[in-house]
Amino acid sequence: MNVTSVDIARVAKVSQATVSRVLNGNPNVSEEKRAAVLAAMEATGYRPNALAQGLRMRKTSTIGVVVAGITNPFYPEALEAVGKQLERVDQRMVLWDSDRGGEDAALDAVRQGLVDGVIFTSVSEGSGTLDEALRLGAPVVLLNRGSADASCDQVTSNNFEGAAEAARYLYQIGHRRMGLLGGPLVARTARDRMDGFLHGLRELGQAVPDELVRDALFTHEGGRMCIRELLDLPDPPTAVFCVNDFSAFGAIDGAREVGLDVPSQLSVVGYDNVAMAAWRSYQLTTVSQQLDAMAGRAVELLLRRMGRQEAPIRHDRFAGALVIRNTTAAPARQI
Amino acid sequence: MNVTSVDIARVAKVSQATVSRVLNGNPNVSEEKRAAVLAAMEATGYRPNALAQGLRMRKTSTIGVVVAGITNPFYPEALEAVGKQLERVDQRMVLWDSDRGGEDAALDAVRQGLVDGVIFTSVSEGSGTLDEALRLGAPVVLLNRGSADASCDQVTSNNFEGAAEAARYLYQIGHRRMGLLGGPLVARTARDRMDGFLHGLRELGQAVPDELVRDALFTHEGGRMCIRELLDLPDPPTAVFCVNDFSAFGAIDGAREVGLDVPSQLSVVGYDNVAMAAWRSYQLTTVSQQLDAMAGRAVELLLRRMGRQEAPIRHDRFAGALVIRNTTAAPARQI
DNA sequence: AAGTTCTATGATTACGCATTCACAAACACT
DNA sequence: AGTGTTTGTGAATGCGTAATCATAGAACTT
Repeated sequence: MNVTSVDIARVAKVSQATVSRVLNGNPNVSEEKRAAVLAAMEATGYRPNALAQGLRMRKTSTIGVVVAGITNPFYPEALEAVGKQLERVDQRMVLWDSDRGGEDAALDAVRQGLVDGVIFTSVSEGSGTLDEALRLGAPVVLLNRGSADASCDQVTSNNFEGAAEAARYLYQIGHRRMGLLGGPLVARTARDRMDGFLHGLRELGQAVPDELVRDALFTHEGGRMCIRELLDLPDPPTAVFCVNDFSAFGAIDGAREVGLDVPSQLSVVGYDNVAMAAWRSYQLTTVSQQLDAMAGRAVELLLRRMGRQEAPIRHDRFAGALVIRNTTAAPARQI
Repeated sequence: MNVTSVDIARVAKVSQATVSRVLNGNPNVSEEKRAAVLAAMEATGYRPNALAQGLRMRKTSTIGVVVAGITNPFYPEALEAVGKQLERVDQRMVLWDSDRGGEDAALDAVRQGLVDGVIFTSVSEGSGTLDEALRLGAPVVLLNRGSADASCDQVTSNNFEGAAEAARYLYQIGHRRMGLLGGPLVARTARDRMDGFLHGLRELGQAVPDELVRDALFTHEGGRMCIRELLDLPDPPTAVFCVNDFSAFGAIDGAREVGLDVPSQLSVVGYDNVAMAAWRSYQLTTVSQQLDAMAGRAVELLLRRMGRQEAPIRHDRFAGALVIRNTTAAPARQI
């Protein structure tokens, strides 16, 4: 049914080898033959079979990307950034969601020769499967979320410093009782941002009481529930730092549900600076990530790794920047 | 480097054929040999090469999905729904964004044998490439956005009726001057929803003046800009229907920017019922799509089409339902 | 003119797997 | 004992391509 290079060879009256040659731009083909082959291709609408090509060449020109919960608005933006970069270098993208076991599936795919490499945007620390894949020489780079124990290329934000800056800002505008909506501790981003925030405060002689620290699970619903709990406390915080924008939106919505005004009665800071953060209904103060630059670096490192396994491991950190909008203000009542 | 079925055969002291047999559950293999083969696989961490397998079997167990602008929050939800269904039937997903020329790329991929079929969530009517692919027998189904001229399976919402219901509702609560934030006319969803809304009003003896109809491009920014224009008119509308939630959020934000309260001074209705629509800061009245059911039907149809090309073409429409939240209210001033 | 490189080309092979074919052994029934 | 049938197995083949090998003739040497 489908037309193959042998068919082309037949109608162009050349050998299949010659068809392959013009396909790959080999200069040692006479003009007549080349023209005949091209004509035959044109006439039949021939497209080389990517599977056969991949089998022969041991490369597929597609790379896998795994995200964690695509409905988190950060990931579509990350995907767009990565997709743009991959397109530039002529690579396809296959997508997995680790919320549904995509982590293993992606690693499996490289072992099956389906993808040439994988970009993880959301590894969990301590999941053995990644280590195993790395031992087998799978080209992997970690984007956004790093891992201390994984020996592979990583490109992340300087989450610690970004969160510390958020802490300093909240302190500076007058907050003294602040909450912290964290994320799953297996997520390095969550840990670093929590640590950074706490560290920033500590340097100012401040601390976050245990009862004001929650795990908001990186989700809107998580942020919403956690802020409700915090606000029910006898001595609620005047500000919260959320380890990502998605949960920050939830925190804002949760506060609004109980009639609180943001920022006059509660300040909220997020992390990521997704597009939504700029929308009028939120105008979220947050820490921006250099997503495009990071994505670019990630595919660059991945390509390098695909070329030569033995390149030294790199971990590139990109600075974040606090962008101040309208979810932060001086607290109504000083404590 | 990578371990192949021949290697397994060697260490298990059987022929490669037998390895293949246990791999495919052929019953005609003695227990001892089967055990030996399985042991060898276990020991070496063998994974069959998916490319070779696909080449031989003429199927890849991966299907392509193309979306239009992944930062539109509808698509992550669609992707999640489709992804869940694909996982159920053990298919991988490769993603294209038609905002960056993914339409052609996806069609190319089926001709290259890379994917067994394609789900389009966002065809543009009148783009010849789809027709061409269909003539070549590519298994394709259209999800969400249909096309009148494409002869392939489609599963869509009953957009016309859903929008008409929105029209009736706005009329019923008292609106008499309503705006319409449409989308690109090449998008069938936009056309049907616009037509449905206008039709619903017409049946009630109402019309939408031309100056109150805009193309909001399906985006937040589009909705925002368009509502600003409408509100600058000498006689602004008391309500707007937006052909999708994303632009409805923009409309709400645009109204709020100029100090208007939603819904008391402007009612807004969207379409899709994305998760965000339920968030406190929007609480958008909108028309819900049965996304999970639709995704399920879409992959079902695609699988059927992959099996037998000559099955009759189906177009399944799922009913939408108006879900009333808090962006709609009676107009402040009757006209 | 004889020998030497070059160039264009076709024949062959390898990639890793599933499948078909051929064959032998084991079993069942005359 | 002889014939037919089932069962397990290995050898061989094909999927579509790229690379290697082989070869003929042309274009150079000296």
